[in-house]
Amino acid sequence: MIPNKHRKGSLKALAQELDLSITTVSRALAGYSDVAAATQKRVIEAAARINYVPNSAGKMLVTGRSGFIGLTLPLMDEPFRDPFLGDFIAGLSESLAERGYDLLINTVAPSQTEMQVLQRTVESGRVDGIVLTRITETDERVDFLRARQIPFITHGRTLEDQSQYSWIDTDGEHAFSHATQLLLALGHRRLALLSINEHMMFRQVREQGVATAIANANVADVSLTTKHCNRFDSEGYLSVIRKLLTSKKRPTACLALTDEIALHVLQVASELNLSIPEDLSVIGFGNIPQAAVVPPGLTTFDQSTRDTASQIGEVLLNSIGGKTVSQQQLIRPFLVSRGSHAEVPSHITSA
Amino acid sequence: MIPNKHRKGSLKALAQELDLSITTVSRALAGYSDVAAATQKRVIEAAARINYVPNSAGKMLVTGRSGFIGLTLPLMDEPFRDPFLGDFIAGLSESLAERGYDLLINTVAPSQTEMQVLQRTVESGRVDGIVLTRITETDERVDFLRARQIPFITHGRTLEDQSQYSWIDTDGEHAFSHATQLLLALGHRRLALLSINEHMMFRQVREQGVATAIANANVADVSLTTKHCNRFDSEGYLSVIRKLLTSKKRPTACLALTDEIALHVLQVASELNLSIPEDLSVIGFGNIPQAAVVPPGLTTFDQSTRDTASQIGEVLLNSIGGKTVSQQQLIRPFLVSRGSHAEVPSHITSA
DNA sequence: TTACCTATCCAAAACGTTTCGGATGGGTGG
DNA sequence: CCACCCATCCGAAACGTTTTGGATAGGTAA
Repeated sequence: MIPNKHRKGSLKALAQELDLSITTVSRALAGYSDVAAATQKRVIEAAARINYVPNSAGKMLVTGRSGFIGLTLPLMDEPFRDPFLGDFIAGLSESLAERGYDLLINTVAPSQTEMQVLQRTVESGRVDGIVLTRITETDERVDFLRARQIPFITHGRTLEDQSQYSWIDTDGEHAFSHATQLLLALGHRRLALLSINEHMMFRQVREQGVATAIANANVADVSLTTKHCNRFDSEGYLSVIRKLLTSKKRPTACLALTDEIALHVLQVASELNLSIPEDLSVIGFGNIPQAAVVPPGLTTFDQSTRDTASQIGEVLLNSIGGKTVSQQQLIRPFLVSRGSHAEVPSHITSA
Repeated sequence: MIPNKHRKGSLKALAQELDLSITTVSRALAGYSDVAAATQKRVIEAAARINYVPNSAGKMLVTGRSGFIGLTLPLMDEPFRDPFLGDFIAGLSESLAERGYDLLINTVAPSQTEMQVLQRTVESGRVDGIVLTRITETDERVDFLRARQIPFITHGRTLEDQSQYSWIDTDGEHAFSHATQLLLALGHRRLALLSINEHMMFRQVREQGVATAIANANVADVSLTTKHCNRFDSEGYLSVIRKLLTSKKRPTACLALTDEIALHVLQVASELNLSIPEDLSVIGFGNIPQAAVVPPGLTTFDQSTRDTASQIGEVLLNSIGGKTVSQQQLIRPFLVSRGSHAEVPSHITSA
């Protein structure tokens, strides 16, 4: 037994024990054809016995690949929960695992900006690709990554250059168009749309869906009231909704940009003794867990976050694996029809 | 201008441009005292101009530290959502970011076991520490990490050796003891406990809390029915609960090991036209989002996952930073009192 | 002047891996 | 017997960083 002066489990130690060169051991494990079958067997068995795992840094340094995909968590100043974060990470991580990749998550610390974190992550070579979420209409992160030629994919999309990079997005336009058509078909003519005041693409797209549906509908006298509030300010929403629902010509149906907002509508309706869906129809978006249990059940759209994230991982990994064509995908959320929408009350239609 | 034959942004390139050695540049950036103040300034400025970021692999290789903390996601065969995963990751990642660490997440692929993934992660040197969740009563992962002397911390704890490693756990015993006392004080004497059939420590501990409270209470005639079901089988729970609530001597109060189970109770109660809390008190645990909106509001315990995860990160990082004393912490969840519990109905007490 | 000290800098080794470009030796065809 | 080929193996370079152990030059004390 030659005394082992090296880290247990290093290639060098393995080579020493087997009386082979590091090169041969490495190539044997990699399955190259220029090592004898018998030798390969010997090496593989020894590696298994020693529980050899190649050192990450060494491999990374020479190959230039880390086997990591980066995801920067949106910074949340407010104690705001993203109800889909867990699903997103689970789905993403799953699809990465199938191809031997791991997920590297970083949050931006209070002392730094998201761009700094992104740059550090990319420039340090610690990731082979990047997943971007919460895309704004013009997103500097997209420009940065495009310039650096780093493989990346976004969940959501920017306003422009949409064919220049890979993205996967939920078809919010279709969903809201669908919801609007549904409400119109049920006889609703006074609609309200509760939106957000950020420059997010998903807002743009969902509002567009409503507008398109109304424009294409063959009905007259449709009125649409749109309100924009701060997504993280519940009180703001509640007061706006109160005003809306106590106005003389209050809407008979509310479209909410997100389920969270829809819950606020239900809350105010309950305060005001308006019964859902008899007095007011409500449709949300997202299918958060609350939607299923809040009475009378919130009609909404399910965006199957986990599957989407899983696909995001796949597309990104494909783009790393050589073929660098950008790829876009619009995923259509499906309507989850519950109790919060119905025909417009008859006394309203006649009024 | 000397042509730069090296990767843009490498130390070598910087040294070349500044007409200094790699050593000096490295030491200047690291703030060593053996480099002239003027030189240091020059180096730092050049680094900022070039946007120099040290290569992760190079540093890792020589220092032996990666700056990563590993977290292996529980594998979920079933399409089961962990409602707290997002919060946990957000909190953990946040506290890591403050100290310059990133979070490395891996899922176990269908072809491998969790132990294999853990071993590969540890042995490859890609993490400086490990966070373990979903601890079972005797958890081989804990044994493995202890043997390897890898810094780690668990969310939850094993049955034994609790003083031998660091853990942070929710004080489920206290919570369930508290809940039981509360119900007893409200006059309830026929209690039911809906539990799970896995060998998780949190089950053990929470059941213990109920038992202790009953034993210490100065009341006679307390009866406790405990049911164990498969946590991922909703139908199983529903049928057990149906049977329970239609039995002649049905309980007047239900303790549910988790909020998900409590929701099932509420659902069955609604089916059977039992009104909550008049006919039946229900107390859950976890404070999942649904608890706030399901009528009449689920009384439960909030375990502030995000803060807990944040502390987990801190403790782990401290243990990496030299002082290796193990540290344990029990975090007491607080009661969120909503509408699902009340005094025992008078016609029952008299019966 | 000489010996020593200090401030400032640097060459080279080391970390563990992959890979390029041979080296070695036995067998084959002429 | 010679030239060549093939199968098998290996030395050494390279990746980018940190760190050890000096080297150099100028100043200071004797």
